[in-house]
Amino acid sequence: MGRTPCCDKNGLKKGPWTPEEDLKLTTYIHIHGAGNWRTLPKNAGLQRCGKSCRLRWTNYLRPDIKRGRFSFEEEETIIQLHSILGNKWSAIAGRLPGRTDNEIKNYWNTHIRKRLLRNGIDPVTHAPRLDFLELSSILGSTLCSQSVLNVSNLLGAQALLNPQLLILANTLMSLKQENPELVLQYLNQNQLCNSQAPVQDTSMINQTGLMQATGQGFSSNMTNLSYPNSQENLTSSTLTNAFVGQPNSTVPIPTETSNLPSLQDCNQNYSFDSVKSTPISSPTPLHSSSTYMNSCSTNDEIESFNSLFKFEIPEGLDINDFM
DNA sequence: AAGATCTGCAACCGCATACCA
DNA sequence: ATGGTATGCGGTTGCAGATCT
Repeated sequence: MGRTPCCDKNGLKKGPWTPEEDLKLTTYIHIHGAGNWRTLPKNAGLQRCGKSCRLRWTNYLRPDIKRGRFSFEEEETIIQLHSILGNKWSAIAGRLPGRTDNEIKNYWNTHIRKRLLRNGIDPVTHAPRLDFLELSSILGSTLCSQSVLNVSNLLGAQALLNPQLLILANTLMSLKQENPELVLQYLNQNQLCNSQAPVQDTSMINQTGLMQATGQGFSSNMTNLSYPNSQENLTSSTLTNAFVGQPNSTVPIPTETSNLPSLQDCNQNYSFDSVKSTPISSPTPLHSSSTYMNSCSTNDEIESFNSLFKFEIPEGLDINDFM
């Protein structure tokens, strides 16, 4: 019953392949073709197990293998596909002609993964590694101390991820430095302070409140996040534009509050029903391509950031193809 | 110059699934 | 239907070369 054993591992060679072994294997496969790895080593005169031969052929000797540095486009594709497929290296390799799963896996672990980590992105979930508190403290250092901001007025019960609100937070932070009075005016107009105590000092804007308004769900499930009005799917690219913007991540500073979006607009332009109940700790789905960040320390990182985020899921890419 | 440490990559290991008798 | 092997895949390891101290 069943098949005979693949190979007797006793006495078989392991470790790096010699040029002679490579030549034997290549010659044999050129004549007889690849396959039947169980008998191949014996027939080719190799003291290797079939598994080792298959690996050597598929990862190194195959003539259609493209060797050398990964191109920018290939790198983009890998990141893109990894955000969809996760560590399905063979599936990713299937979309990168001439590259092996092993090569892609190695490149991911040695290059891409490290860069994502350096840039504050979780390479597993493709979401920012910053949690609420960290992000809050970052904003807090900019926006200050007292708890005066009325969070419920900001978003009510739907205080979740909202690109416009992130932009607004960024804008307010920038604006606060440029024109504090304008910020006061805006906050009071939008009733973002306790009615009993209108904001009189921008140093009293509470970072946690603003974070809850702008950043809640930052690392949460973003599946099905869409623009309900335009029916446009929220791609990583649109997120990039929303969150990262230009390399310096600055938002044009308005000269009057009418140039700022109203919070009601921010609240109404996005649908969060699909994500609002998702806990922060829940795993991000593999097909979430949402990677974004709003600060960079060096030009190098800024550059890599831009390159990382400015991609579009190809139109022809169907998730069902990978399932 | 030499030793220590880091980095990149080829190869191996073990598991899951497909396949066969 | 079942038991066993072949194959494919992802994670891990080990080594050689590069870089740092």
